[in-house]
Amino acid sequence: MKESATEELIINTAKHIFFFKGDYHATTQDIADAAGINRALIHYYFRTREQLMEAVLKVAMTKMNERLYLITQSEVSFKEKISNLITIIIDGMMETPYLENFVVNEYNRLNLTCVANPHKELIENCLAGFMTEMRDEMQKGTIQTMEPLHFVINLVSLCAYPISMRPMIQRTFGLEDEYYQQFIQDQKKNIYKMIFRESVVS
Amino acid sequence: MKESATEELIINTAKHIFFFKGDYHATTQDIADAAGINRALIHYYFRTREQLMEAVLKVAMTKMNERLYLITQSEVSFKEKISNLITIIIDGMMETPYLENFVVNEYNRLNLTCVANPHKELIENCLAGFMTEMRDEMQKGTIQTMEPLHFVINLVSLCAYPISMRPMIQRTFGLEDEYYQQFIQDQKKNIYKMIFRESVVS
DNA sequence: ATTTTGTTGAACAATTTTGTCAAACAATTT
DNA sequence: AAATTGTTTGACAAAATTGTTCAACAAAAT
Repeated sequence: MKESATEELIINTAKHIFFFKGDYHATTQDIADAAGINRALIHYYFRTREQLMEAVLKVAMTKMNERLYLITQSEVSFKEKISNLITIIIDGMMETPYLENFVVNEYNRLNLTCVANPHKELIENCLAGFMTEMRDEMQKGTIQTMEPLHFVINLVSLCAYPISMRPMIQRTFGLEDEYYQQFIQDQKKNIYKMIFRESVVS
Repeated sequence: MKESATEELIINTAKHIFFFKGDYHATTQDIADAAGINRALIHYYFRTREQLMEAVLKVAMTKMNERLYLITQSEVSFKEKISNLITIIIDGMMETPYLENFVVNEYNRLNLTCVANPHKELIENCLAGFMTEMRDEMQKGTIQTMEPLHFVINLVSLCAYPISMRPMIQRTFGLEDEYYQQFIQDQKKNIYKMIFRESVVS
Protein backbone atom coordinates (compact mmCIF):
# COMPACT_ATOMS: atom_id res chain seq x y z
CA MET A 1 0.00 0.00 0.00
CA LYS A 2 1.63 3.24 -1.13
CA GLU A 3 0.75 6.31 0.89
CA SER A 4 -0.95 9.30 -0.65
CA ALA A 5 1.09 12.26 -1.85
CA THR A 6 -0.66 14.53 0.63
CA GLU A 7 0.10 12.25 3.53
CA GLU A 8 3.74 12.22 2.57
CA LEU A 9 3.72 16.00 2.16
CA ILE A 10 2.40 16.38 5.70
CA ILE A 11 5.01 14.03 7.14
CA ASN A 12 7.83 15.74 5.28
CA THR A 13 6.68 19.20 6.29
CA ALA A 14 6.37 18.14 9.92
CA LYS A 15 9.81 16.54 9.77
CA HIS A 16 11.25 19.77 8.42
CA ILE A 17 9.60 21.89 11.08
CA PHE A 18 10.49 19.63 14.00
CA PHE A 19 13.85 18.14 12.98
CA PHE A 20 15.37 20.92 10.91
CA LYS A 21 13.88 24.13 12.24
CA GLY A 22 13.43 22.82 15.76
CA ASP A 23 10.10 24.57 16.27
CA TYR A 24 8.48 22.24 18.79
CA HIS A 25 5.64 24.64 19.49
CA ALA A 26 4.36 24.42 15.92
CA THR A 27 0.57 23.99 15.82
CA THR A 28 -1.36 21.89 13.34
CA GLN A 29 -2.22 25.19 11.64
CA ASP A 30 1.48 26.06 11.34
CA ILE A 31 2.16 22.69 9.76
CA ALA A 32 -0.80 23.00 7.39
CA ASP A 33 0.32 26.49 6.34
CA ALA A 34 3.88 25.33 5.74
CA ALA A 35 2.55 22.45 3.63
CA GLY A 36 0.11 24.73 1.82
CA ILE A 37 -2.89 22.59 2.66
CA ASN A 38 -6.05 22.77 4.73
CA ARG A 39 -5.59 21.97 8.39
CA ALA A 40 -8.42 19.45 8.40
CA LEU A 41 -6.35 17.24 6.14
CA ILE A 42 -3.91 16.67 8.95
CA HIS A 43 -6.77 15.31 11.02
CA TYR A 44 -8.06 13.35 8.09
CA TYR A 45 -4.78 11.52 7.62
CA PHE A 46 -3.52 11.37 11.21
CA ARG A 47 -6.66 11.89 13.29
CA THR A 48 -4.88 13.85 16.06
CA ARG A 49 -1.78 15.99 16.42
CA GLU A 50 -0.37 13.40 18.79
CA GLN A 51 -0.65 10.62 16.23
CA LEU A 52 1.10 12.79 13.66
CA MET A 53 3.90 13.32 16.16
CA GLU A 54 4.18 9.59 16.71
CA ALA A 55 4.31 8.93 12.97
CA VAL A 56 7.03 11.53 12.57
CA LEU A 57 8.99 10.15 15.49
CA LYS A 58 8.69 6.67 14.07
CA VAL A 59 10.22 7.79 10.81
CA ALA A 60 13.00 9.53 12.72
CA MET A 61 13.86 6.52 14.84
CA THR A 62 13.75 4.14 11.92
CA LYS A 63 16.20 6.40 10.14
CA MET A 64 18.51 6.40 13.15
CA ASN A 65 18.34 2.64 13.41
CA GLU A 66 19.15 2.24 9.75
CA ARG A 67 22.22 4.40 10.20
CA LEU A 68 23.39 2.34 13.15
CA TYR A 69 22.82 -0.87 11.22
CA LEU A 70 24.64 0.41 8.15
CA ILE A 71 27.68 1.23 10.23
CA THR A 72 27.97 -1.84 12.42
CA GLN A 73 27.26 -4.57 9.88
CA SER A 74 29.55 -3.34 7.09
CA GLU A 75 32.49 -5.59 6.24
CA VAL A 76 35.33 -3.09 6.24
CA SER A 77 38.42 -2.45 8.35
CA PHE A 78 38.00 -1.01 11.83
CA LYS A 79 39.50 2.35 10.91
CA GLU A 80 37.24 2.60 7.89
CA LYS A 81 34.26 1.64 10.00
CA ILE A 82 35.01 4.48 12.43
CA SER A 83 35.52 6.84 9.55
CA ASN A 84 32.15 5.88 8.10
CA LEU A 85 30.47 6.21 11.47
CA ILE A 86 31.77 9.75 11.89
CA THR A 87 30.68 10.78 8.41
CA ILE A 88 27.26 9.18 8.64
CA ILE A 89 26.48 10.69 12.03
CA ILE A 90 27.73 14.18 11.21
CA ASP A 91 26.20 14.39 7.74
CA GLY A 92 22.98 12.81 8.95
CA MET A 93 22.66 15.22 11.83
CA MET A 94 23.37 18.24 9.66
CA GLU A 95 20.26 17.31 7.68
CA THR A 96 18.12 17.06 10.81
CA PRO A 97 19.98 18.81 13.62
CA TYR A 98 17.08 18.87 16.06
CA LEU A 99 16.09 15.22 15.66
CA GLU A 100 17.88 13.94 18.74
CA ASN A 101 16.72 16.80 20.91
CA PHE A 102 13.22 16.13 19.72
CA VAL A 103 13.42 12.47 20.67
CA VAL A 104 14.77 13.29 24.12
CA ASN A 105 12.26 16.05 24.79
CA GLU A 106 9.19 14.14 23.66
CA TYR A 107 10.43 10.98 25.27
CA ASN A 108 8.42 11.22 28.48
CA ARG A 109 5.26 12.38 26.80
CA LEU A 110 5.00 9.84 24.01
CA ASN A 111 4.47 6.16 24.39
CA LEU A 112 7.69 4.96 22.82
CA THR A 113 6.83 1.29 22.94
CA CYS A 114 4.57 1.94 19.99
CA VAL A 115 7.55 3.08 17.97
CA ALA A 116 9.66 0.10 18.93
CA ASN A 117 12.52 -0.75 16.67
CA PRO A 118 11.63 -3.58 14.27
CA HIS A 119 15.30 -4.51 13.83
CA LYS A 120 16.04 -4.35 17.56
CA GLU A 121 17.62 -7.77 17.95
CA LEU A 122 19.54 -7.52 14.72
CA ILE A 123 21.10 -4.24 15.84
CA GLU A 124 21.90 -5.62 19.27
CA ASN A 125 23.86 -8.39 17.61
CA CYS A 126 25.71 -5.99 15.35
CA LEU A 127 26.53 -3.81 18.32
CA ALA A 128 27.83 -6.77 20.30
CA GLY A 129 30.09 -7.65 17.40
CA PHE A 130 31.30 -4.07 17.22
CA MET A 131 32.11 -4.19 20.94
CA THR A 132 34.29 -7.27 20.45
CA GLU A 133 36.00 -5.58 17.54
CA MET A 134 36.81 -2.62 19.78
CA ARG A 135 38.35 -4.83 22.46
CA ASP A 136 40.57 -6.40 19.81
CA GLU A 137 41.75 -3.02 18.59
CA MET A 138 42.44 -1.93 22.15
CA GLN A 139 44.65 -4.95 22.69
CA LYS A 140 46.42 -4.23 19.44
CA GLY A 141 46.93 -0.67 20.66
CA THR A 142 45.13 0.98 17.76
CA ILE A 143 42.83 2.83 20.14
CA GLN A 144 43.01 3.74 23.80
CA THR A 145 42.01 1.06 26.31
CA MET A 146 38.65 1.68 27.99
CA GLU A 147 35.22 0.15 28.37
CA PRO A 148 33.81 -0.29 24.82
CA LEU A 149 30.57 1.38 25.89
CA HIS A 150 32.54 4.47 26.92
CA PHE A 151 34.36 4.39 23.62
CA VAL A 152 31.17 4.30 21.56
CA ILE A 153 29.39 6.96 23.55
CA ASN A 154 32.46 9.19 23.47
CA LEU A 155 32.61 8.83 19.74
CA VAL A 156 28.97 9.74 19.30
CA SER A 157 29.30 12.61 21.78
CA LEU A 158 32.12 14.15 19.79
CA CYS A 159 30.13 13.94 16.56
CA ALA A 160 26.68 14.87 17.79
CA TYR A 161 27.03 17.46 20.53
CA PRO A 162 28.42 20.31 18.43
CA ILE A 163 25.49 19.92 16.04
CA SER A 164 22.76 19.36 18.62
CA MET A 165 23.81 22.33 20.72
CA ARG A 166 24.89 24.50 17.82
CA PRO A 167 22.85 27.62 18.66
CA MET A 168 24.13 27.68 22.23
CA ILE A 169 27.76 27.04 21.30
CA GLN A 170 27.73 29.60 18.52
CA ARG A 171 26.39 32.19 20.91
CA THR A 172 28.78 31.32 23.74
CA PHE A 173 31.86 31.60 21.55
CA GLY A 174 30.45 34.27 19.22
CA LEU A 175 30.93 32.26 16.01
CA GLU A 176 29.43 33.08 12.60
CA ASP A 177 27.34 30.55 10.66
CA GLU A 178 29.87 30.07 7.89
CA TYR A 179 32.71 29.57 10.32
CA TYR A 180 30.74 27.03 12.33
CA GLN A 181 29.74 25.14 9.19
CA GLN A 182 33.43 24.73 8.41
CA PHE A 183 34.18 23.85 12.03
CA ILE A 184 31.82 20.89 11.86
CA GLN A 185 33.36 19.65 8.62
CA ASP A 186 36.81 19.91 10.24
CA GLN A 187 35.51 17.90 13.17
CA LYS A 188 35.36 14.79 10.93
CA LYS A 189 39.13 14.61 10.53
CA ASN A 190 39.70 15.96 14.01
CA ILE A 191 37.71 13.23 15.72
CA TYR A 192 39.30 10.53 13.59
CA LYS A 193 42.77 11.71 14.52
CA MET A 194 41.81 12.04 18.15
CA ILE A 195 40.51 8.47 18.25
CA PHE A 196 43.57 7.02 16.57
CA ARG A 197 45.91 9.46 18.31
CA GLU A 198 47.41 10.86 15.14
CA SER A 199 48.76 14.40 15.33
CA VAL A 200 46.78 17.13 13.62
CA VAL A 201 48.46 19.46 11.16
CA SER A 202 47.31 23.02 11.63
CA MET B 1 15.70 44.50 47.38
CA LYS B 2 15.25 40.89 48.43
CA GLU B 3 12.68 38.96 46.47
CA SER B 4 9.61 37.52 48.11
CA ALA B 5 9.60 33.91 49.23
CA THR B 6 6.70 33.20 46.91
CA GLU B 7 8.49 34.64 43.91
CA GLU B 8 11.50 32.47 44.68
CA LEU B 9 9.27 29.43 45.14
CA ILE B 10 7.80 29.97 41.68
CA ILE B 11 11.22 30.36 40.07
CA ASN B 12 12.57 27.28 41.82
CA THR B 13 9.56 25.19 40.89
CA ALA B 14 9.76 26.28 37.28
CA LYS B 15 13.46 25.51 37.23
CA HIS B 16 12.78 22.03 38.56
CA ILE B 17 10.07 21.35 36.01
CA PHE B 18 11.98 22.69 33.01
CA PHE B 19 15.61 21.91 33.84
CA PHE B 20 15.30 18.73 35.88
CA LYS B 21 12.15 17.04 34.65
CA GLY B 22 12.39 18.45 31.15
CA ASP B 23 8.65 19.00 30.81
CA TYR B 24 8.60 21.88 28.36
CA HIS B 25 4.87 21.62 27.83
CA ALA B 26 4.14 22.48 31.45
CA THR B 27 1.33 25.05 31.74
CA THR B 28 1.12 27.84 34.29
CA GLN B 29 -1.40 25.64 36.09
CA ASP B 30 1.09 22.76 36.22
CA ILE B 31 3.71 25.06 37.71
CA ALA B 32 1.26 26.51 40.23
CA ASP B 33 0.16 23.00 41.29
CA ALA B 34 3.74 21.85 41.69
CA ALA B 35 4.48 24.91 43.81
CA GLY B 36 1.26 24.48 45.80
CA ILE B 37 0.00 27.97 45.05
CA ASN B 38 -2.74 29.65 43.06
CA ARG B 39 -2.07 30.15 39.40
CA ALA B 40 -2.87 33.87 39.57
CA LEU B 41 0.25 34.36 41.64
CA ILE B 42 2.39 33.50 38.69
CA HIS B 43 0.76 36.29 36.75
CA TYR B 44 1.04 38.60 39.73
CA TYR B 45 4.79 38.17 39.97
CA PHE B 46 5.71 37.60 36.33
CA ARG B 47 2.75 39.09 34.45
CA THR B 48 2.91 36.52 31.60
CA ARG B 49 4.13 32.99 31.13
CA GLU B 50 6.69 34.28 28.68
CA GLN B 51 8.23 36.62 31.23
CA LEU B 52 8.47 33.77 33.72
CA MET B 53 10.30 31.75 31.10
CA GLU B 54 12.70 34.60 30.51
CA ALA B 55 13.35 34.98 34.23
CA VAL B 56 14.03 31.26 34.55
CA LEU B 57 16.29 31.25 31.51
CA LYS B 58 18.16 34.24 32.88
CA VAL B 59 18.89 32.37 36.10
CA ALA B 60 20.03 29.36 34.10
CA MET B 61 22.38 31.29 31.86
CA THR B 62 23.84 33.25 34.73
CA LYS B 63 24.60 29.96 36.44
CA MET B 64 26.29 28.62 33.32
CA ASN B 65 28.37 31.77 32.99
CA GLU B 66 29.44 31.57 36.60
CA ARG B 67 30.61 28.02 36.04
CA LEU B 68 32.63 29.01 33.00
CA TYR B 69 34.14 31.92 34.87
CA LEU B 70 35.02 29.80 37.88
CA ILE B 71 36.89 27.35 35.69
CA THR B 72 38.84 29.67 33.43
CA GLN B 73 40.01 32.26 35.94
CA SER B 74 41.26 29.88 38.65
CA GLU B 75 45.00 29.93 39.31
CA VAL B 76 45.76 26.21 39.23
CA SER B 77 47.77 23.90 37.00
CA PHE B 78 46.43 23.04 33.56
CA LYS B 79 45.70 19.43 34.46
CA GLU B 80 43.88 20.53 37.58
CA LYS B 81 41.93 23.08 35.59
CA ILE B 82 40.76 20.40 33.17
CA SER B 83 39.90 18.12 36.07
CA ASN B 84 37.81 20.88 37.66
CA LEU B 85 36.12 21.65 34.38
CA ILE B 86 35.05 18.05 33.94
CA THR B 87 33.72 17.78 37.48
CA ILE B 88 31.90 21.12 37.40
CA ILE B 89 30.22 20.42 34.07
CA ILE B 90 29.20 16.85 34.87
CA ASP B 91 28.01 17.53 38.43
CA GLY B 92 26.29 20.73 37.34
CA MET B 93 24.48 19.02 34.52
CA MET B 94 23.37 16.14 36.69
CA GLU B 95 21.50 18.70 38.80
CA THR B 96 19.78 20.23 35.77
CA PRO B 97 20.12 17.75 32.91
CA TYR B 98 17.63 19.46 30.60
CA LEU B 99 18.99 22.97 30.98
CA GLU B 100 21.06 22.99 27.81
CA ASN B 101 18.33 21.42 25.74
CA PHE B 102 15.95 24.01 27.08
CA VAL B 103 18.24 26.86 26.07
CA VAL B 104 18.69 25.45 22.59
CA ASN B 105 15.01 24.74 22.05
CA GLU B 106 13.72 28.07 23.28
CA TYR B 107 16.53 29.93 21.58
CA ASN B 108 14.63 31.08 18.51
CA ARG B 109 11.46 31.96 20.37
CA LEU B 110 12.89 34.08 23.16
CA ASN B 111 14.62 37.39 22.83
CA LEU B 112 18.01 36.38 24.18
CA THR B 113 19.48 39.86 24.10
CA CYS B 114 17.47 40.58 27.22
CA VAL B 115 19.30 37.83 29.05
CA ALA B 116 22.71 39.00 27.89
CA ASN B 117 25.64 37.97 29.99
CA PRO B 118 26.72 40.80 32.31
CA HIS B 119 30.24 39.35 32.60
CA LYS B 120 30.55 38.81 28.85
CA GLU B 121 33.83 40.65 28.32
CA LEU B 122 35.38 39.23 31.45
CA ILE B 123 34.62 35.70 30.31
CA GLU B 124 35.91 36.39 26.82
CA ASN B 125 39.21 37.44 28.34
CA CYS B 126 39.39 34.37 30.55
CA LEU B 127 38.61 32.18 27.56
CA ALA B 128 41.29 33.83 25.48
CA GLY B 129 43.76 33.15 28.27
CA PHE B 130 42.63 29.54 28.43
CA MET B 131 43.17 29.22 24.68
CA THR B 132 46.75 30.41 25.03
CA GLU B 133 47.28 27.99 27.88
CA MET B 134 46.09 25.16 25.66
CA ARG B 135 48.49 26.08 22.88
CA ASP B 136 51.34 26.00 25.40
CA GLU B 137 50.34 22.55 26.62
CA MET B 138 50.09 21.31 23.03
CA GLN B 139 53.63 22.45 22.36
CA LYS B 140 54.77 20.77 25.55
CA GLY B 141 53.03 17.63 24.34
CA THR B 142 50.71 17.31 27.34
CA ILE B 143 47.68 17.22 25.07
CA GLN B 144 47.12 16.42 21.43
CA THR B 145 47.79 19.22 18.94
CA MET B 146 44.65 20.72 17.40
CA GLU B 147 42.77 24.00 17.19
CA PRO B 148 42.05 25.13 20.77
CA LEU B 149 38.40 25.72 19.88
CA HIS B 150 38.11 22.09 18.82
CA PHE B 151 39.75 21.02 22.02
CA VAL B 152 37.36 22.95 24.23
CA ILE B 153 34.25 21.89 22.37
CA ASN B 154 35.40 18.27 22.33
CA LEU B 155 35.91 18.41 26.07
CA VAL B 156 32.45 19.83 26.67
CA SER B 157 30.92 17.35 24.22
CA LEU B 158 32.37 14.40 26.11
CA CYS B 159 31.04 15.70 29.42
CA ALA B 160 27.66 17.01 28.36
CA TYR B 161 26.28 14.76 25.65
CA PRO B 162 25.80 11.60 27.73
CA ILE B 163 23.78 13.63 30.24
CA SER B 164 21.81 15.73 27.78
CA MET B 165 20.82 12.75 25.68
CA ARG B 166 20.52 10.32 28.56
CA PRO B 167 16.99 9.03 27.85
CA MET B 168 17.82 8.26 24.24
CA ILE B 169 21.16 6.63 24.98
CA GLN B 170 19.75 4.53 27.81
CA ARG B 171 17.02 3.29 25.51
CA THR B 172 19.33 2.61 22.57
CA PHE B 173 21.73 0.53 24.62
CA GLY B 174 19.14 -0.82 27.05
CA LEU B 175 20.86 0.45 30.20
CA GLU B 176 19.34 0.65 33.69
CA ASP B 177 19.24 3.91 35.69
CA GLU B 178 21.67 2.76 38.35
CA TYR B 179 24.15 1.52 35.76
CA TYR B 180 23.98 4.74 33.81
CA GLN B 181 24.45 6.82 36.96
CA GLN B 182 27.70 4.96 37.56
CA PHE B 183 28.64 5.25 33.91
CA ILE B 184 28.51 9.03 34.14
CA GLN B 185 30.63 9.08 37.28
CA ASP B 186 33.17 6.86 35.52
CA GLN B 187 33.18 9.29 32.62
CA LYS B 188 35.00 11.85 34.79
CA LYS B 189 38.16 9.77 35.02
CA ASN B 190 37.67 8.39 31.55
CA ILE B 191 37.59 11.80 29.89
CA TYR B 192 40.58 12.99 31.90
CA LYS B 193 42.63 9.99 30.83
CA MET B 194 41.49 10.37 27.25
CA ILE B 195 42.54 14.02 27.16
CA PHE B 196 45.95 13.35 28.69
CA ARG B 197 46.30 10.04 26.87
CA GLU B 198 46.83 7.97 29.97
CA SER B 199 45.80 4.34 29.74
CA VAL B 200 42.67 3.28 31.56
CA VAL B 201 42.76 0.34 33.92
CA SER B 202 39.73 -1.85 33.53
C1' DA C 1 -6.96 51.14 65.85
C1' DT C 2 -6.83 52.48 61.28
C1' DT C 3 -4.76 53.17 57.15
C1' DT C 4 -1.83 51.53 53.78
C1' DT C 5 0.49 48.20 51.32
C1' DG C 6 1.21 43.76 49.77
C1' DT C 7 -0.61 38.93 49.10
C1' DT C 8 -3.94 35.38 47.94
C1' DG C 9 -7.67 32.82 45.69
C1' DA C 10 -11.91 32.17 42.98
C1' DA C 11 -14.47 33.41 39.23
C1' DC C 12 -14.57 35.28 34.78
C1' DA C 13 -13.18 36.63 29.96
C1' DA C 14 -10.31 36.18 25.98
C1' DT C 15 -7.51 33.63 23.19
C1' DT C 16 -5.53 29.84 21.18
C1' DT C 17 -5.62 25.33 19.67
C1' DT C 18 -7.57 21.08 18.74
C1' DG C 19 -11.06 18.15 17.02
C1' DT C 20 -15.59 17.30 14.32
C1' DC C 21 -18.74 17.58 10.63
C1' DA C 22 -21.25 17.99 6.45
C1' DA C 23 -21.14 19.66 1.99
C1' DA C 24 -18.49 20.24 -2.27
C1' DC C 25 -15.38 18.31 -5.32
C1' DA C 26 -12.59 14.91 -7.94
C1' DA C 27 -11.43 10.45 -9.35
C1' DT C 28 -12.71 5.90 -10.29
C1' DT C 29 -15.86 2.16 -11.15
C1' DT C 30 -19.95 0.12 -12.91
C1' DA D 1 -23.85 8.82 -17.22
C1' DA D 2 -24.74 7.34 -12.57
C1' DA D 3 -22.94 5.55 -8.59
C1' DT D 4 -19.36 4.83 -5.53
C1' DT D 5 -15.37 5.96 -3.24
C1' DG D 6 -11.91 8.91 -1.69
C1' DT D 7 -10.24 13.79 -0.96
C1' DT D 8 -10.56 18.66 0.20
C1' DT D 9 -12.62 22.60 2.24
C1' DG D 10 -14.80 26.01 5.40
C1' DA D 11 -17.58 26.43 9.29
C1' DC D 12 -18.46 25.10 13.73
C1' DA D 13 -17.91 23.02 18.52
C1' DA D 14 -15.09 21.70 22.30
C1' DA D 15 -11.23 21.89 25.02
C1' DA D 16 -7.30 23.81 26.93
C1' DT D 17 -4.66 27.69 28.21
C1' DT D 18 -3.69 32.24 29.22
C1' DG D 19 -4.65 36.67 31.08
C1' DT D 20 -7.76 39.87 34.11
C1' DT D 21 -10.43 41.43 37.82
C1' DC D 22 -12.21 41.86 42.29
C1' DA D 23 -12.99 40.89 46.91
C1' DA D 24 -10.99 38.91 50.98
C1' DC D 25 -7.17 38.61 53.84
C1' DA D 26 -2.66 39.50 56.25
C1' DA D 27 1.18 42.26 57.49
C1' DA D 28 3.29 46.53 58.27
C1' DA D 29 3.23 51.39 59.04
C1' DT D 30 1.26 55.52 60.96
